[in-house]
Amino acid sequence: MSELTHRLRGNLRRITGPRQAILDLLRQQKHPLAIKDIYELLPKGNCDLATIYRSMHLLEELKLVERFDFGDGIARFEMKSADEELHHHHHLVCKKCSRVVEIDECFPSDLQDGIASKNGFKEVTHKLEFFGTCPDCQ
Amino acid sequence: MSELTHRLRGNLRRITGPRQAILDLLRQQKHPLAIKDIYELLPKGNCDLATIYRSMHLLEELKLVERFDFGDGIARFEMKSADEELHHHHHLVCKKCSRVVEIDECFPSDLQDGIASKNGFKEVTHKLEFFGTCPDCQ
DNA sequence: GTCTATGCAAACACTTTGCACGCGC
DNA sequence: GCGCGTGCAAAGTGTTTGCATAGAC
Repeated sequence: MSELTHRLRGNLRRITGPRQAILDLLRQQKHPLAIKDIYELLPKGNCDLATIYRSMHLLEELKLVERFDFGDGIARFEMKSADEELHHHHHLVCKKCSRVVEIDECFPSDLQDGIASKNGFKEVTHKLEFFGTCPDCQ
Repeated sequence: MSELTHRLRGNLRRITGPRQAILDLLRQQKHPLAIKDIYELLPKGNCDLATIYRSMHLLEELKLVERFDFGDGIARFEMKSADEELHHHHHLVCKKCSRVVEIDECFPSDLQDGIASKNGFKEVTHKLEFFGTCPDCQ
């Protein structure tokens, strides 16, 4: 909460009901939520879809949430902890039931650094998600 | 060409002008093409957008092309070589000019196998793309 | 001739935007 | 009270689908 206050104030933005509600909701989640999920989980009719889209852009910019893409054209969001390094992670998604498991393994940074320098790129990041068939769906 | 013929016939599908034209076009490309790119590069008005979408689904199913997702909500496609293992690769995309570089490095398979078995998942694959700032845009 | 593939247009799903009003500060 | 944020509705964008016709075999 104070983190929200701090980052919003620091950017001359306002602390509003919808923004707090969205962050409160995300804070309770262990897995990424799609915009529609957020819309449906919020107290009914309490927040317009457009407002959620706008809020997610803002929160993403302020690095309070992170956007994930599971290849189905639907943006999903997760809270970002204060310690970004610690929190950086990927997902393993079931191709059949869409169940999500958090994955701590990451692309080796020495390999990534090599890719960056070999091609002359700077500030290289990666998007990495795993897909498979979960135990229940096999 | 014979590969196309073979896979189409083997699946009781027909060899048509648009399908050949799309594959011919993709074969000349070094980087993934978006549907709109394909539409614009094909001899003008020679093929409907809907046909391209349908063709890409078919070709993807027949494993003649591979779909990539650079996180901008636009599907991109690349020819798949006969030797899939050899051809499997990822991309490094410039965040500013969208320039694309092919990357041979891949997520270590032993790590991936560990992730699969640790979580009880089968047939695990991954989607991995790199983003950064290219030399020209720095 | 049969049955798939195509073109066209309409429908979809997700997301963005314009505008007047409401509300945080 | 000023100016950002919201709700509502309309518009955008990428993609899919229904249907009659064209074309591969």
